[in-house]
Amino acid sequence: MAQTQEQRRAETRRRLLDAARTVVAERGVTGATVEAMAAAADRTSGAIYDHFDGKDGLIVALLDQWKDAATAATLDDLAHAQSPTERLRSVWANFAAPRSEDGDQWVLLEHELWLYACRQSDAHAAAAGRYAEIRARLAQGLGEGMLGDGSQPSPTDAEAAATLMIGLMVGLEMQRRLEPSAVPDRLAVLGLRALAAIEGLTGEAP
Amino acid sequence: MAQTQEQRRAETRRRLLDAARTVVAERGVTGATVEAMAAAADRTSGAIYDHFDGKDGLIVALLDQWKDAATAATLDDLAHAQSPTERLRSVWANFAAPRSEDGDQWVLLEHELWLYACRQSDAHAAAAGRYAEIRARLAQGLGEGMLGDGSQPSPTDAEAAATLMIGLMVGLEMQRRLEPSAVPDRLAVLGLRALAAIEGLTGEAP
DNA sequence: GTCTATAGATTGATAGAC
DNA sequence: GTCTATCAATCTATAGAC
Repeated sequence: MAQTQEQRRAETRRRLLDAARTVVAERGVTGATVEAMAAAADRTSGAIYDHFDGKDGLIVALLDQWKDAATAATLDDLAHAQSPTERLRSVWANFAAPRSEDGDQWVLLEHELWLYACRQSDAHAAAAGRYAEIRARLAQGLGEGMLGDGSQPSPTDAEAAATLMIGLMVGLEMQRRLEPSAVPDRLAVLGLRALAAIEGLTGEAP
Repeated sequence: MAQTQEQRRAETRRRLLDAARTVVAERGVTGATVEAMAAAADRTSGAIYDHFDGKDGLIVALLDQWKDAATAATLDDLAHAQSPTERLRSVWANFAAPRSEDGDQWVLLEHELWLYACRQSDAHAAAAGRYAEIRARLAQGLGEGMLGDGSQPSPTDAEAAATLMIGLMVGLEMQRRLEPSAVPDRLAVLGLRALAAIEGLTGEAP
């Protein structure tokens, strides 16, 4: 079955993004050469200039994709869980290993793109948006009482608690990468539970 | 006042490390060229090869320095604080901005070196050691009841709580870099307090 | 112990064939 | 729309002057 030009173009774009994800995770943004990324996609460097107008364009596209992926992944199979603790376990599992194909490389990609966004002002918004997105999703779950102890926090409290939970997950993943035994899944879930249950986050100073 | 050869050598080494810290934070490990780092230290590339046997040697030395610095910085002015909350505020302040001269660049350096350590097996131990060191320090504070609500957690519980607290601080710093208003100091301290007060971390599963 | 000069290898990007 | 060929710039690392 022959492909149309449009299909082939779409496939090349997809392949380039997939390849870039892998190569950047392996060698870092600066270390990932145009040629290496093209080769990993079974294309040559010219394709990257045609589709993304060069290396920076490809990285920015990767960053956008990474931002959009956050939306889908955060609370995916949350509906299937029963208890709040069960749901927190699911949140952590989704965050700690969103997809098995990437193995443990996604963490490296996360930090590579974060660093890139910190330095490139035109990429800043996408990265900030990613975290804001996850935060909003998590806050929604907290607001509905799905993740906490049943009480209904105010919207601002839910946002604040979500910020803490995301922070905890990111930081635990970093430590786990260097020393897996230091961060068992159970510890992460207990930490999340404690943060989800905090009250008076946005009240007056203690 | 003339310097001895030894003094001059020591100064060059210090200058190279300082310069490397700045340049790596700015451009990343891969993006930091030997020449740029030498120039920032008012030396030329030859000095780096003499002192550190090349770029990788300099990065590893930087990583060791970074590891050792953790020991000193974590609980520095902790003794001066009064209440546990006051002490947590101090821990967060120390972690969030260990020294003002570095400005906000130290966070970038932290993640650059973490990524480097994840990829280079010979640097892995130093990075893991850094976090283990901070963890132990924090756990000690928790064990002595300085940071919690006064109760004395078991040593394993204290270690576990310290892991959570470090994770939270690292993850909050990442979010704050992209969106400062999302992570006020007060929120961080409240999160730390909640984690410091967790009980039964190493008991049986819930 | 540090510098200049330079070798040798790679890089991002472009031009033109197909 | 993708590939081959290639340029100019840049990088690490070395050799030798001082």
